[in-house]
Amino acid sequence: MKEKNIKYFTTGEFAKLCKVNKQTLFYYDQIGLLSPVFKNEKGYRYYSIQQLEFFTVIDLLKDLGMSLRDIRYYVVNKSPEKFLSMMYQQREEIAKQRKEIEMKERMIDTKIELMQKASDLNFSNITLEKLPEQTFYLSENIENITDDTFFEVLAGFIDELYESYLDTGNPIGSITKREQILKGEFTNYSHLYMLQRNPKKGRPYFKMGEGYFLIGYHVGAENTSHSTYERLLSEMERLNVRLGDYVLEEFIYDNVVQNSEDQYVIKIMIQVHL
Amino acid sequence: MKEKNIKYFTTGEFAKLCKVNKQTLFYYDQIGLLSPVFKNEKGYRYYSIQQLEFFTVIDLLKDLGMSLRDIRYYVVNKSPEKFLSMMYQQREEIAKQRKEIEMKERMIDTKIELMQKASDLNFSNITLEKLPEQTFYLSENIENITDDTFFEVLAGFIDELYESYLDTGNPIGSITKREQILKGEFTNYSHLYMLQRNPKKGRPYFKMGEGYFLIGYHVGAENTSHSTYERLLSEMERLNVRLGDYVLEEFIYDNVVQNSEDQYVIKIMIQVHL
DNA sequence: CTTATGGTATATAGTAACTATATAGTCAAG
DNA sequence: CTTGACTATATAGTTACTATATACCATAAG
Repeated sequence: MKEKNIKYFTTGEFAKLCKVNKQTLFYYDQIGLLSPVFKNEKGYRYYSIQQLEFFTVIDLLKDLGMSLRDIRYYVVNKSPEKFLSMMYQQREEIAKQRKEIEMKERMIDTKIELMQKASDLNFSNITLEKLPEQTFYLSENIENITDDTFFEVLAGFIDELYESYLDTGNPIGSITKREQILKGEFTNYSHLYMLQRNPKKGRPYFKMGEGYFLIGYHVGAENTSHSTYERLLSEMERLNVRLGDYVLEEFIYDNVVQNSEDQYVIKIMIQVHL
Repeated sequence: MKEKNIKYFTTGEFAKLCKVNKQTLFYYDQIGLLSPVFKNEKGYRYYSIQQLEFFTVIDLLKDLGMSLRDIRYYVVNKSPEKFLSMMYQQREEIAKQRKEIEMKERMIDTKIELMQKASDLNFSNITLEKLPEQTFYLSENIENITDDTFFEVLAGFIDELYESYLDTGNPIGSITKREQILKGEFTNYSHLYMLQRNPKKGRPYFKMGEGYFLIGYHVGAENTSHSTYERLLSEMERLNVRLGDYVLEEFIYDNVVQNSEDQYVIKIMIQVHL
């Protein structure tokens, strides 16, 4: 069976070329996915260089999420036409995967940036800062909402973040309106949001115009934030500034980086007019 | 334990938000990777919205190739500093993955293009064509090589293709030099190559200058290509053209798309001077 | 010519990360 | 007070490897 001028590889060699464990090749032979071009009288397997290209295709399809069973289904029925139509399908799949990975890369960059900034903060300071215009991707209204509806809204919000690759890695924040703050209902949020640094065109975003914000940090569990709100409100009186339309809340340290609830840190940004 | 103003999710709801099977959450709870913020007296699990961000991070790390065991190791020892240093590591990992996926996307595009072109070909035609300059990534010399050395050369060639993201999805071709053709040793190849459409700067490529090639197709197993070479050589005589320096061989249909060896198609391109 | 070494083979068991199934308890609506 | 949709645990099954045990084979050195 072996022809002169054609080089063959043993299982070990072929495994190295494919960059997989030798056992994997035994397994692929066993399930009829990729068998050597021939076996000698001692049962030794011999693979050809063409089979390396074949392995590359199998590996590609596997990475794209096809099961070995489905790949084998192609393998036993293969033809140039079937290969072409499979490639058309996989082109869409891989474009999706590329977009996801690009989003994840942006997410990681954002998280690094956020963590670096956070480490420079003094959480007991209250500051008055002028913030530039910010673009938010917003959820539907969640004021006075029931638990069931909140779930629906959140599910829709998350779906959209995911489907449209809008997850920037920034924390999910919440907006409270002036009227709720005046009533002392600091956690009766009106919307969830996620900051969009480079907003895509043609989407309904919420733009928070540039302006002054009184910024403070609540250290401790979310349900104890009341005390920090009181502290911020009295600071507003001291500075003689008036409450604006919105208050923003974002987790700086949550259970992603802290195990104990009383080490959580929430950033509270109160829009004010001088 | 449940606080007013804070919404909690049941396992089913939380699973939907995370876009995973409910069983997966039971499993994560069991292995201590992600447990609900509390369980009620009936054993019902309740998750918070912060845990959704946490799940997103777990999922990200998992996609980047970390095992659940390693992720849990971080989870029990978490801190802002450890999170930051982990993100730094993962930034490199994800950049690598992005490059790989970009390469795979190019590979798929190439394969679609090749298959479309192939379906328009008449494999019994012999044509004389002027080809533009082509850039090849070349292996080391493989003339008169031993099997062992061939493996080494091929392994190095494949490694470089992979490491430098040079796999374009084109077939691995082989070059034969004029002198071997004159001796009738049509398969004593001098190099392996892969066509580079958009060659990266600063790499040692081989450029095949523009010029005329006599192009024919061998249908059948690789080791029967001799007959087609003879046919091409006599066509050269008929056309009164002289043999150039190189002959190129590429598989058009190999075992990726055909099960039977005698349906393989090899494209043979003989450089000629008019 | 034996032996060391490094390769090959099969058979079988173990692993990671789910995933499905069986059985039973809980809850809210009609 | 029953029905249907949920919750729970326990256990078994699945996919795609991966490791281990045992035996055979090939070449090279002493």
